[in-house]
Amino acid sequence: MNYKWQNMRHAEFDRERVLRAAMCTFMVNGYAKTSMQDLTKATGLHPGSIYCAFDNKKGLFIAAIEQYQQDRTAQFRQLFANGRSAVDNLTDYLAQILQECLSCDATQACLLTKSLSEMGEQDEQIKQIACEFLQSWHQSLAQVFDTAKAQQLIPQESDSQFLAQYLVMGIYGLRTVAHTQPNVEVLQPLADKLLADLIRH
Amino acid sequence: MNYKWQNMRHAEFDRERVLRAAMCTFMVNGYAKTSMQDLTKATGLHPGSIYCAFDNKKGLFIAAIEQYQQDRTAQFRQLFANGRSAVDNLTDYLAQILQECLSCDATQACLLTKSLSEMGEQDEQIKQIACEFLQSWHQSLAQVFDTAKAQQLIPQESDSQFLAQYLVMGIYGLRTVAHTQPNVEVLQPLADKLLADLIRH
DNA sequence: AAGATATTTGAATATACATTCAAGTATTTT
DNA sequence: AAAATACTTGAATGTATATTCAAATATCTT
Repeated sequence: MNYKWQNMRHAEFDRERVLRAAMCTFMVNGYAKTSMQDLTKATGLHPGSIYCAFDNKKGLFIAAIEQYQQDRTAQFRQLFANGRSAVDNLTDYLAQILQECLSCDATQACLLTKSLSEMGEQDEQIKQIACEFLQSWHQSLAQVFDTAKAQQLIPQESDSQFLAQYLVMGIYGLRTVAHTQPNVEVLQPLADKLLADLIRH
Repeated sequence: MNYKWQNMRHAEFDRERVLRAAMCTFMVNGYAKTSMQDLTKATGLHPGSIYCAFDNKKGLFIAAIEQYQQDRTAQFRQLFANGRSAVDNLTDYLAQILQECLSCDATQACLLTKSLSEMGEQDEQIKQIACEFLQSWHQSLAQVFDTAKAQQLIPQESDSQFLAQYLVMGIYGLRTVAHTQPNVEVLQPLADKLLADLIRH
């Protein structure tokens, strides 16, 4: 039987810091190309500690994905939880995503779609987790369009679910274009048209 | 010095068949998770033959990507090289992509974007090849919009480059949505709106 | 057909990797 | 402060992997 921490003494490391470090490493290298050595270096944890805290490499990966989702959700809530116009909020949201795309950081890509693309075909568990989180993002966006409807910014007969799905599609696409063309001149007009096509009357 | 074939005797294997087999394997597993054993099984070639013909795993991968690009280009030309309306052709093209998305086949994803996502950050050569091929696809689509303009199907002041880029973005997005929602009910309306937003006057 | 040249084969090699575990260190309990 | 308990450490383990290469086989040349 494996040795396991009993969590009686306080945690010796900052779980969120460790998970964000692992998250970045996975984002840069992908899952398969990230070695345990990369992870011990990035997190500062020794192999034994990682195995105690997260079972194995995949366990750490799943925990990192969950942290990613949590961080993203918090960021989303902060941007949308206010009394402003839903359309203004969407504009800011797209501008924020665009900034990320332009940063040319490896962390610009969405860890969920990246993981889905890399492992979705082989690992059902990862696929389900990623799909669930992406679905909940879609639902959050649908709520924003509901708000826009309530604020009479888009027609009452608009289908919030559909508009949200279209926006999700656009953001996926924008992020992929950013891989080949990380320029404002290319991405800004795309984002502008995307928003215009969403709120057109 | 490595032993190398001298290509004096005729090729003992069908290069295209081998490359397509490798292509599929890479599409299903990704580059890192595809082992040489997977490749020998898929191609029917022995390790030595692969190393003679393609230098190493990465050499085979690049050759497979090039074959993918060639196959896609041929398919594209076949669909668009006719006297029909550019908009009708685009409609058929999107319908064809949608069919691929619905097939739930691992090969539905674009090998170029998938490779860019997996390796672009670490391997400059792969990144350049993928970007170049995706760029040439973008140019081909821009030509289609030029044709549409000449056929007076879209306004004369339309920016073909931009419309093509927007379509590229949409197709990237559509393919990613298909990973989580491979249903006609979801994808068809998205594709329909994408086309409508492109040819709107 | 014999000799020369080229290709095919797959076991052997070396390396990189995920995981384990026993020894070492810290904290808590008595 | 001594004993007991819990965590930390990183070298050791076994496995998987990319690549090589010498022997075996096929084709070509004379």
